[in-house]
Amino acid sequence: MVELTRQMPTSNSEDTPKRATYDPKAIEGKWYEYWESHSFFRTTVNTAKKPHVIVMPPPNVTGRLHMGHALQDTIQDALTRMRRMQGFEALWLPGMDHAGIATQNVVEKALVEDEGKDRHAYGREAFVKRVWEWKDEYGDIILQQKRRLGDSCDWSKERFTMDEGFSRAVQEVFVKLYDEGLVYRGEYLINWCPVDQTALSDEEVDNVERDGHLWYIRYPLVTGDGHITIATTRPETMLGDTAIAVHPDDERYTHLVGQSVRLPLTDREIPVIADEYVKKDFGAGALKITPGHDRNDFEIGQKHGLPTLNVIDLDGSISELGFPYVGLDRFEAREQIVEDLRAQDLLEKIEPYKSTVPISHRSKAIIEPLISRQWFVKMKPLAEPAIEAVRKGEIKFHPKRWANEYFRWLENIRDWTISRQLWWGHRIPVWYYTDSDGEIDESREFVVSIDQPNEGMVQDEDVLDTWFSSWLWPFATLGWPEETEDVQYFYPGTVLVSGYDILFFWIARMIMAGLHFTGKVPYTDIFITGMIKDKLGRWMSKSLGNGIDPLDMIEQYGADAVRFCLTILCAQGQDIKLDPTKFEMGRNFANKIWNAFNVFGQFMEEGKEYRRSRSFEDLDLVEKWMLTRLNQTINEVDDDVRKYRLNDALSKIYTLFWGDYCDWYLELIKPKYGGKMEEDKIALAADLFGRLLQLLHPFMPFITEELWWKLRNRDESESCMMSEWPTSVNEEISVDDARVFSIMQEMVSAIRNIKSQYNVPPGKEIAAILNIDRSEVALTTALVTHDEYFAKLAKATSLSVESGIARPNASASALVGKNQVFVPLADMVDLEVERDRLRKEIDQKEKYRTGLERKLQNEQFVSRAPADVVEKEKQKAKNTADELERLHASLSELD
RNA sequence: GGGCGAUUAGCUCAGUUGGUUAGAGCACCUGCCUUACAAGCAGGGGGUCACUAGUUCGAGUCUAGUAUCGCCCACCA
Repeated sequence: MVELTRQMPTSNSEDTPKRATYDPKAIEGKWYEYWESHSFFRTTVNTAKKPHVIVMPPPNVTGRLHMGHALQDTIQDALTRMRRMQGFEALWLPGMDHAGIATQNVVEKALVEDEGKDRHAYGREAFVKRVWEWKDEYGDIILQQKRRLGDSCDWSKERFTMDEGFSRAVQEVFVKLYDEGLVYRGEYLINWCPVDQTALSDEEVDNVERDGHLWYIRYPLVTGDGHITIATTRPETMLGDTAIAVHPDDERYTHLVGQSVRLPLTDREIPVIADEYVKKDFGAGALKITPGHDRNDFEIGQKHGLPTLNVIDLDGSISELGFPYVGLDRFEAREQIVEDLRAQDLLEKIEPYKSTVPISHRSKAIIEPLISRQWFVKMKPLAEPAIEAVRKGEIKFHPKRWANEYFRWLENIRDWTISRQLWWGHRIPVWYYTDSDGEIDESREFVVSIDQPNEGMVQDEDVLDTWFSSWLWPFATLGWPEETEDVQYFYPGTVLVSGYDILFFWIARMIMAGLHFTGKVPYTDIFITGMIKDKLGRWMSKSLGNGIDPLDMIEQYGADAVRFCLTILCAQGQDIKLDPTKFEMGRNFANKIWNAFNVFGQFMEEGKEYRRSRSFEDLDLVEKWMLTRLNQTINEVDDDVRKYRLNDALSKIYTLFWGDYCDWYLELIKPKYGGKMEEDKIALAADLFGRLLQLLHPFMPFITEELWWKLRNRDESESCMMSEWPTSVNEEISVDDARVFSIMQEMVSAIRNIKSQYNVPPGKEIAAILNIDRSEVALTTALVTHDEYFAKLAKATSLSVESGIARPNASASALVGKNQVFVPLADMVDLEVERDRLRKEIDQKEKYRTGLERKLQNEQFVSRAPADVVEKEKQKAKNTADELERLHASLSELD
């Protein structure tokens, strides 16, 4: 029982040491409020500065923050914060998209649930008013959520695609395009969504493969002798057939071309025509032609002058032309028709068949192609300059490969159906005369105009595709078409950050609009992020329930941790398989930063100013090394960011902070137990820490701001986010000192390794003897004067620095370059262990040397490889040979 | 049918114009509650870079092909 109690120390929690953990919640809200209340996010036209402009992809007004937003916002914010610190007038312009169908559906659903009334019960005007009310009440939830992430956008410039000025811009664009002959109205086969009851553009339709059937149906010849069998995946559309087509060279059918068949289930007779489009070897070799409900059939119908029948109504039911199936849903009709055909022995067979089915991107309903009068934009003339701009390099994609997708789409572009049969959106600025009954008078020409041209004229009922407004986002948000100062100064923008999912919907169209309406590309760089997937690589979706809520993650790990993690994971457009536990890395790092401050922070006196007084030459070795590392890293970081390699930039800062600053620098400068820290050491530590905070700030704004204030007395109105980005101080780089220090690091590691292998407790004080190559003068001096490094880092409290000595008895040894480290261990040394250590190392080095020598003996290599490469390899071979010599000597000494 | 991407440590992924003995985080093993941090420290193990052929003095990296997975586009009913 006694033992049991000893194993349960958890009962007295007072004894457990106090945990110094960073609590993000305690500070994040405070700083966001501080930044915002000091207008730090605000931008103005300031010709003394260069602008850096990012327009935020406007989230849907009904939206909630998801991981994709979190990722893209983190990147946009990091770029914006960094450029701001670098002296740019950095505008990140926020806003929202009215998102036609999505919003209309959300609000209508809410109304049905709350009041049991759909939009028709309200009527158009009242319903739209309700949507506006809804927008005012709930519309900016997502923008509030973005504040939690730390987004430093200029909220004073927030725009909405349906605010007054923007709406005006949209309508002017419509009118302009109409005047240019690029907008037209016409009756064509379009994608109809029977659920949302609207036309859709081709981009809003997804083609998905489904298991279906191929029905073989006999169409009897009118002559009475025989029939032609056709194959179809959609029997219900046969009600709209206006011909049967065969291939002109198909000998089975040539004699039938020109004859007629009786369309089963109806009393109509339709001709047999010949067209090369028909594939002889597919299905039955004959094709039914339904110009009203199939794109290809429509074209064949046009070519052959066939009539077009709309047999499916807007709600997806069979129209009155489809007697006797009128009113049946298209899929019920399909079953019924198949049954009836079977009954009349006109159904030859059914084969299972995989076919692609068009699905509405939004409602997931099966699209019905049908003939309808809609408004279109002629795209070819807009696409050409857009292709050219990317080809000429006026716009660059990062990563480059997306340019190919872009070209492919633009080169095959088809006209854009822009009218939508919705209530929520920009009303089409077209007016019609009415007759005495108030009905539209089709005999009179419509008028395209923003304002009502004449008393009594009625406006087109339809609204415009949501993307017809968002394609103006980069300039209409700045006041275009007015020639505002903002437009002149902030347009064109700098970089667009977005996912590839809206490359066609939005990105390509913005480029077209920018070039056409402003004559300029809307931005010069496009950073395409990967998409966030779940840890199994699946899309996150409500139906799978596999979504990760960024707000939950912020709650759990802190905004900085979430941002850190997303940036690190965002490599060159690769999709990200996200597991929530990955945020631990960011949380741990934030905690590390938090605690690192205490190392010197605990010695700082309240209100006192710490200023570095020593020149670089007067600094201690580790300090010079640290400054060198810092300055080198700053250069690398700047370079990485220029190339939009933010993950590389951040991981370099991470290594610098944790691997260099904490693990080596702080460990060496911190005083011994109970000691004090010299003022000047504190000053330099704080100086370095401050610059590290600045480097980290764009990625982790909250914790860096909090600690920034602890470094010295700051004025109200100061801020880390507004501080000047650190630049590399080239005079404070010393490659020689850094080299000497890094050899010392290796020696420390070697001693630690020996202690670990001999199970010497890390805290146990030991002696170490260093056998230094005579050529290493600087190193020798440094070692003699810095033996305290070894005491601190490896508890090697007795250090002797020698040259040309042999391994002392009863000591373990290790090789560091040309130098040796000996650790006397008295009776603890196990010669067998030592031999093993040496043999292993010799083995490894021998292999390496063999490889090198083989290379150097290869004449081809020596003659063809660049001289500096050869020289390097020679040097390596020589060094390795030296090392091997020492290792062999050590081994023989053991015998 | 066309195009694109991925395949590197047990897991998730970096690896820029070909040129140190291929890296990180997590996980794993060993030892540490060393007064900044156990969300930590120190040490360690672990990889025929999917496969095949080629180009090259030299290939994780370039070329061609193969396999598996994923995405996008496309009018064979």
